[in-house]
Amino acid sequence: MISNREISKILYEIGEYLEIKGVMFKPRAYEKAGYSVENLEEEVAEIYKKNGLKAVEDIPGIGVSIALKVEELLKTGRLKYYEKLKKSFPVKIGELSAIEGMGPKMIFKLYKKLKIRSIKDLEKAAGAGKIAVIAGFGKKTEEKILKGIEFLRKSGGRFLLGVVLPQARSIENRLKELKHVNRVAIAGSLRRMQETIGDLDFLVTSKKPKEVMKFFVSMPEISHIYSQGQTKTMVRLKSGIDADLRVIPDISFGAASQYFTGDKRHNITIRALAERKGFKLNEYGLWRGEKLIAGETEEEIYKSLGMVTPSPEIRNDSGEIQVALQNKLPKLIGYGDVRGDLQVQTNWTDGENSIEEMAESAKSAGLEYIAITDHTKSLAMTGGADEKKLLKQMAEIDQLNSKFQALNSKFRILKGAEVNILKDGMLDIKDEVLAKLDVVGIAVHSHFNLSRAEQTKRIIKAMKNKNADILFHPTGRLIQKREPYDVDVEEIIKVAKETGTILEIDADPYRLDLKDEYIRKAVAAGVKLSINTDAHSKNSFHYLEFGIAQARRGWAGKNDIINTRPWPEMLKLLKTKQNIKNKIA
DNA sequence: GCCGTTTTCGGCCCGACTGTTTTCAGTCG
Repeated sequence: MISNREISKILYEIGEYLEIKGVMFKPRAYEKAGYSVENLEEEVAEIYKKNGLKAVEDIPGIGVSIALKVEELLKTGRLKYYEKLKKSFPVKIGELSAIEGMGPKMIFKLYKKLKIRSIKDLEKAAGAGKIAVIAGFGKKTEEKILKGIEFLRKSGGRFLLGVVLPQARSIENRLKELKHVNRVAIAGSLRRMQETIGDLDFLVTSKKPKEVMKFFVSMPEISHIYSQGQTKTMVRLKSGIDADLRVIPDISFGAASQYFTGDKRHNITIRALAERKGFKLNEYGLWRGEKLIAGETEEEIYKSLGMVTPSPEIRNDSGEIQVALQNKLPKLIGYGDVRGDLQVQTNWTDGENSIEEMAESAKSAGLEYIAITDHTKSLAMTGGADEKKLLKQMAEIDQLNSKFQALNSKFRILKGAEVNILKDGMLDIKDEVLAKLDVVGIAVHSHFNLSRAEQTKRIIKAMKNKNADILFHPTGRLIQKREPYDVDVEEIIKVAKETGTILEIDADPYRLDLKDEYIRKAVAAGVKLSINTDAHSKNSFHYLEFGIAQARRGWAGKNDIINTRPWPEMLKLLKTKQNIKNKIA
């Protein structure tokens, strides 16, 4: 079965081949279709299977012609049109265009002149000085290509949100302190709080752009200056990420924020909408002819276009514009709305700190409660707890809670565990002990390579355990390190609804699991979620911000997240408690 | 090749900067 990712990759590549051939407009059509498929919630294969060709045509950006091509791909796993293009121009186009500064035109020229087909060819030619001598190229272009290849190898081109955000805020703060600077904002994928960040975008309003630029390029973390102008400067930081700075007038601050926050698809759609309404929208404002209609705030721009302002996290042209035009945007969970953390590891297993240290740290992070969820026995490498150890830990938690009460603190430690799901879907702790816990998390930590059907069946079996409250990190992925295990998340969501199992949004910056698209599905299905840090150290409670961002990108509201409630209310939403209540009633 | 709160035909986002030019093409966001 061919996946959305594979289909979108082929559509993107077709767009690039057509671009090289100088075909008008079609490249953008294919790019748009590729993007649309890439960001689709449902597998195109499923859509086609269920509702046929017409349903594929209903996907935005896909019309009769591309739908037929997708059908061919689904049926045969191949696409003659694509193969013909590849044959006519036998170059690894996806690979080459991933290099910073390499576009279709350069790829074309390099193939014509030097028969360059791959990064390997390109590196060899650049290293031998063969590129600098081609007309239209030069020494600098050659150097830039070599650097681009090096960067691509080193980083895969993107950085984790959790790694980048502190760096960006540090720069933001220094810009704010500058004398000639009035306003500062972070824009781009960072403002959208994407899982991974390609580069940093800073916006500054100032009457003395030259001074600001001078400061920016002389910051200690700068390793390279790509370009430096009056309004735009681009640099590389020593950490490896690129950063752009734009200086704009105050009157354009909102317009620039809107323009540079994106994403690209959102902006294209918004600008087309503006044009239809007789405006022109650029980074300096919303214009009718020569007249500035709006520009100082994003809100007045969106308002002039007849819509409410979508939160940056959901600006990706996935329906937010239509909903905003109808003033029906959901109220997203706020960054201060989470009251407790339901996945916390301690030095009872693989965490660094004691239960008390974790509790104290959570308290000073503003939380009202945490659940201690150490690993269980079949995860031997962590010293996972057996029934006896769990009971002992529960006793210690009781003591600590008494201590908090004696000190007049309302902070509460809940008893929990991260219980292993065995290969056959059984849990590795006896039910009578699980029943004594406040919060039972269940998780897959082994047998990642089961077939989709087996993996799904196994997890569902575990979810059906009446003591299993929350499915931790439901897909097991580690961003840029490990693919998710093959599991039918749609089915998991369905079963979560049926069984009252909570799905976790693991806020660890490497996990961010569930993904936004599944969060949106779960929310739509009425499944409850919890945002947890998965903290293994007392310094990790700030992960909550990443988890909340993830929830916002999945259109989740405060009510969709159980741990936005005080702990007594939160517990009532857990399956275990519901069962007990049902039994009593 | 796609799409429609002006359109089923005629459009398709827009501006900054670099490098290699001698007035501009290419790339990026």
